[in-house]
Order: sequence, then structure tokens, then C-alpha cells
Amino acid sequence: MPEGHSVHRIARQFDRNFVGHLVCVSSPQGRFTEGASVLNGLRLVTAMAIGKQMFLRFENDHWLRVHLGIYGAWDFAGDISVDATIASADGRMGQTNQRGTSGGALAGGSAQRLVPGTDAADGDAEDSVASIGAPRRARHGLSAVRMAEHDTFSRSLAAFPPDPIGAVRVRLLTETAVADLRGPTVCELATPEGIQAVIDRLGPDPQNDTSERAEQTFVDRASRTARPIGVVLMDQSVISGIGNVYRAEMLFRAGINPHTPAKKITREQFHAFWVDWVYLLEVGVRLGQMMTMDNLAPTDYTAAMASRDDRHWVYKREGLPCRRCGTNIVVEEMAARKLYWCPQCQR
DNA sequence: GTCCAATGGGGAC
DNA sequence: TCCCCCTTGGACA
Repeated sequence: MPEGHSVHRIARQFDRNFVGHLVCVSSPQGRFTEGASVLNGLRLVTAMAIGKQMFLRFENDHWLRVHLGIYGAWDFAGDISVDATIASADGRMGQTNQRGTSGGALAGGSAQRLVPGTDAADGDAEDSVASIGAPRRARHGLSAVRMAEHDTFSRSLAAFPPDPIGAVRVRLLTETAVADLRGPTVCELATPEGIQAVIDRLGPDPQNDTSERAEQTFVDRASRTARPIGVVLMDQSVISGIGNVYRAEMLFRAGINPHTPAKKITREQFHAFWVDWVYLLEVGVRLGQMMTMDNLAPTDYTAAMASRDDRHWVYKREGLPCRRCGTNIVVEEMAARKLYWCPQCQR
């Protein structure tokens, strides 16, 4: 699931291809029919992300709030301009990239225009689908068609918009682009007051605010509790966007025992956490992957980008030797989630 | 086919 | 602290 970096990428995608457009809103699955009818035909004004929450503001101060939870994902298709780095996003999208012809997408910084069946620059119709959200290896929906039968896929895009496939909670459609949402934990209409109430509950997100005041808010909220730091880092009211992967990796990078009571963490250590999150989140948004090993040689780095297994210090490495000291990585439950850590490096 | 895991979070107790 | 919701893919029978 998408941790904070994915949601920022999604908001960017909306900003690039939907903001300023009139949007047809529907709920093919039928579970957001009433909300869709309120938003249908309105112009999208703003797309923004705070941590794992995304907010879309439409005309007349109608807001749509989306939280992907563990399973949620957005599929984008049509005449979508995809930032070169966004084209390499997690999960399904990563594989999309592998299959596409624009293999150099990671390196470039320029946007590419992807127009199915017409003048797609260096890609074909395959590349005009982008998914961001929960990792899903096999294809379903638009992508499933691509994987199974290329011809069928091409036809489905040729007849824009493609038919929604599977449980699409909400579809946002402009004349040239479409976004399908599946499996969100939250997809609801909200008033400005409702949105503000949600925002007020959230800790700072360094993609939105790297000020000293933001850092201080984090430190103040984190340091006043005796809960384990491994729990506190995942508390979205303390700091926004950190999920289970980043929690484990940040604790390892800091060399801190996850059980340490937060109030015993020093000021310097909190500062280091903040600085590291600023950095890791920026990298994650840029690469579309939770790359937490930043001391790799360029060749190793490429390999790590390609392989999900080589991206992390400790996450999902239980029983394997620590990359730093050789001690076996352990796994335990903390805050109802699996926590991976090195008992030697994180004493 | 059936079962389980998965990068979350909220509510009941 | 437990339980439930959301959805999908993969492992296994």
C-alpha cells in the first residue's frame, strides 16, 4: 500500500491531467453513486496530498477525499502525460515499464506525451496505462487485458474511454483521460470544514512543509509519549506518510531499537528522523519506489530498482543476514503490523 | 477451488 | 486489543 510517496505521485498525476478540466464522475461499481452524481460535470480545481490522504477539490467547494488503505489503487489511462519518473511507479506500473519500449524512463526528467494509437512518442499503447497504489503483480482491469491479449487491449483503448473492468469505485473522466479507483478504504464527499478537520488531525508532511515549525510539531507530538518509537513513527497524527516499510527502514537507518520509548529519544535523534524522512520521501516521490538503501554503487542501484528484493535494509528480510553486520534480521508484531529489525545494529 | 497475506485505519469493547 | 472493512494475487490442494 501505498505509503506517502505514492499518494503524492497520484496527486501530481491529477494535477497534470485533470485539474482545470470538467470531469464526468461515475461509480461503475455502484458504491459511490450518490457522491458521483454530486461531482459529475464539475471542474476539478485542486489535487493535493497529505501523507496517505488525497483531497480533490471541485467547483463549488465540493471535495472528494480518498484514502487507499492497503488495497487501493488508481489506474490512469488515455491521453495522459506521464512524468518520466512517474512512469516507473510501484507495482503494476513498474512492470508496465519493463514491457514498454521507453526503458530509459528512469533517467529522464521530461514529460512524455502518451497518446494511444496515434503519436505515442517512444511507447506504444501499452505505455498509456499507469497505475499507482497497492502492489499487484498480475494484471487486472485495463492492465489485465494488456497482459493477456495485446490486441484486445489496443481495442479497448481505441474505443476511449475503455470499459471499466472489475470493482471500480469511482471513475473520473475527461475528454481525453480517465482515472479508475479500486479498493479504497475511504472515498467520500466532504465539505471544506470536513476536509479541514481531517487535516487538523494529521501530522506534518515534509512534501508540503519542511519548515522548522513543521519539524517542531513532529518532535513535540512524538516526544511526549512513552509508546515505542516503532509505534509512534507510524502514527499519522504525529508525522504523515510513514507506513510499515518506511518505519522499519528508518529505524534501521537511525540504528534505534524500535522498542525505545519515544520520550527517551533524544532531540538529535528526532532531528535525524525528520531529516531522513524529508530525504526518503523525496526519493520515493521521484522514483516511485520505496528505495531506502542510498549507499549503493550505480550498478547495484539499478539492480535494486529492478528487484523488489534488494531495495531494503531489513523489510521482509527476516532470517536473512543483516546487510551491515550479518546478524539475522528478526520479525515481530508491533502496532498490529510486522516489524523487521536487526537486534545487533539497533540495540 | 480455497486460503492467506498485503505498504491502513476505524470502531467496539 | 480485537475485529472488521476494502480487493487482489499467489500459493497450495
